[in-house]
Formats: sequence, structure tokens, C-alpha cells
Amino acid sequence: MTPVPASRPARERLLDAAGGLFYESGIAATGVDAILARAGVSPATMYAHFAGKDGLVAAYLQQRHEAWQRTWDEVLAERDDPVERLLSVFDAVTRFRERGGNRRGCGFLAAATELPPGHPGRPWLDADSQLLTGRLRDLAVTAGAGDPDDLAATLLLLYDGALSRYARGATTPGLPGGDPLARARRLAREQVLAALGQS
Amino acid sequence: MTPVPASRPARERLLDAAGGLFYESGIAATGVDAILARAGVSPATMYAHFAGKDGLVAAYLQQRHEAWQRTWDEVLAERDDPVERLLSVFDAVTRFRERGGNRRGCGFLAAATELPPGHPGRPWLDADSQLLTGRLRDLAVTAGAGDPDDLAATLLLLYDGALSRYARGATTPGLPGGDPLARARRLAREQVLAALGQS
DNA sequence: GTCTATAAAGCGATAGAC
DNA sequence: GTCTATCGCTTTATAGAC
Repeated sequence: MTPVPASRPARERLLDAAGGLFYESGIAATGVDAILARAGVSPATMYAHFAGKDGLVAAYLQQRHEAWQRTWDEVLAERDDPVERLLSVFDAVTRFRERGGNRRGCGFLAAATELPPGHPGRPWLDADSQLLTGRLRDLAVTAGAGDPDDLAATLLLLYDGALSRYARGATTPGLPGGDPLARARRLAREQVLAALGQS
Repeated sequence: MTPVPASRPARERLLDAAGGLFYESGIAATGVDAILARAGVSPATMYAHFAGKDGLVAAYLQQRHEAWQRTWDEVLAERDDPVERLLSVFDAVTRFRERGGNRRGCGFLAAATELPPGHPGRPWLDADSQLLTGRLRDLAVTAGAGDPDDLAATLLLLYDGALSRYARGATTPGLPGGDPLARARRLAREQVLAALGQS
């Protein structure tokens, strides 16, 4: 008979604070105290909402995964041409980064580096990989690529290359060679056209 | 008048232990205790050789940077053809990984993600970036590329893509699309030939 | 140069009141 | 559901003997 669950504010503030700090300073380097201070929440409240720091990390990755997927869905809904739909992953990540004010690299790549094998956040990293490989493959099939898995793997390589360049360049502000994502998209377009042309 | 400094064993054992643990478990997640236990060294001895954990991290990165540069030098000494010399970075990293028994991604990429802005190890990450961009550019010039900086940036993108794929795949054992480094080399070869052909 | 023992701080997590 | 106060462990780092 509860009218509305409605217990939002503290949990959301915690996720916001944790998300910012995890992304900015790294997961292992971010203490629970810092998250609590930024969120303006007491320790007991946090442990009422999440199963410890690991649970908060997992929730952060889930939230980020879902936001990323929504952004990609959004961009896909704006594209009709099969080639443009294949390249949409680059436009989507550009939009995702603009929204989040992302200055560093990919949050999932960083988490993949930091989290130990059995961590409860790992499944969301796998979900991210699955989304990328699966969706790129499907789009390649629809576009009529001769070897969809091969084309998807190539696009994924370029995607990873651009994002890891951001991670390295966080220190050295002046990225040489212009925007890595723009370069990756250009190369991806070449590869897509070549793969469709000779199929 | 000291005949030989010769104070090696403890310091080297510490670097070996730290290198293995930092690479395997991450820098922030690796405690000093674990390093001391693996090296069989007491805390006081470590602090006599290094300025704290940060100093040890910096020394680890310096050692890794120098080993990587030596490996690349070695491979370059075996190549005469300008195109092969440009692609040598992919062969060198393959050899480097075989030697170190590397299963995870790039140690420098991981460190770039983990280390805060003012960390004493940062200069070695910059040195690594400098080595890659500078040397690739020089090789592109020698090969006669019309836009050496552009070609170098493209090769770097592919290089980063392959290495970050390893980082993500550490969890998911079955990497789709075959070996990322082989794929990156193949794409790089295409780009090099195209860049030299139309110059 | 290397050890044993310990200090000092930070961390994740919990108890109990409201 | 949220707070204040605190526990207990781990971590980095140092003191002092050999």
C-alpha cells in the first residue's frame, strides 16, 4: 500500500558524487570519505543503500553503461543510411563525452584496468563489451558486409584507439594529430566503404 | 676511492617485485607490504633506496620505459626497408610482451589512468609518449611520407587500439576478431602504403 | 645496509540514537 | 531514512639496534 517508493535524493547524490570522483581520480584512489563529503551524506546512509564501496562501484558502472547505451540509441534513431549507422558509435561517444564533460579517457577502460577479477562491477564491463561487439556486428550484417565480425573488430579497434589516446593525453594537453575520435571515424569510414564495396 | 658501488640485490629485488605486482594488480591496489613480502626485504631497507612508494613507482616506470626502448631499438636494428621500419613498433611490442609474459594491457596506459597529476612517475609516461610520437614521425619522414605527423598519428591510434583491447579483454578471455596487434599491423600497413604511394 | 618493532594516519564498515 | 560517534584493520612510514 506504499503510494510511491520515492526514496531518491541521498542515493542519487551518492551516485553523482561517486561517479565524478571515480572518473576523475580513479576508483581505488577514491576513498569512501571523499564520496560522502561531496554527496553530503553520512556513512550509515550510504551503507543502507549500497553493499559497501564495491556495491557503489557496481552501481556507478551500471548507471554509466545505461547512460551510454541510451546515448547510442538516440544517435542511431537519427540515422538511416547503413554506413552512417555503422559509424554512429563514434558520433555517440562524442555526444556522450560532451554531455558528461569528460576530459579523461573511457570510464570503462579505466575500470577494466583497476577492478580485480571477482569484483561485482565486472559484469557491467562485460555488458559494455557485449554491447559494442554485438551491435557493431548487427549493423555490419544489415549493411551487407561480407565478413561482419571482421568489420566489427576493426571498428572496435579504432574506437578503443581513440578512447585510450584520451587517457594518455590527459597529462599532455596538446594532443598531436588532432582529435583522435575524428581520426578514428575517418579511418573507420574507409574500412566500412572498402568492406561493403567488395562484398 | 670506492672500488664499486655494487649495492644491487635488495634494490633489484624490490624493482622486480614491484614491477610484477604493479602490472598484475594495479599500482594503487598494490600495498607496500605485498612488495616487501615478495622481495624478501624489510621496510627500512626499501625506504633507504626509494623515496617512499611514489619513488618506487617512478623507478618502476623508468625501468619499464628503458626496457621498452631497448626492445624497439633491437627490432629496428633488424629492419632495413623503410616501410618495415615504420611497422616495427608493432613487432617490438609483440616481442616486449612475449619477454615479460604480459597478459594484461599496456603498463603505461594503466599508469596514465591511475597516477594523479603531480606524481613523480608522470615524467616517464610523458617520455613514453614522446618516444612513440617522435620516433614514428622520424621514421615517416625517412620513408618519404607527405604528411609525417599525420601518418604517425594514425599509427599511434592503431597502436593504442591494440593495447587497450588487451586491457579490456583481460576479463573476457576469448578476444573476438583475433589478435588485436596483428589486426592493427595489417591496417597500419595499408595506411603506410597509401601514404607513401600518393606522396 | 639491513633488520625488528612501532608509530601515525587513512580506510572501509558498524552501533545505536532519533 | 538519516544522523553522530566510533570501531578495527590496513597502510605508509620511521626509530633505533646490529
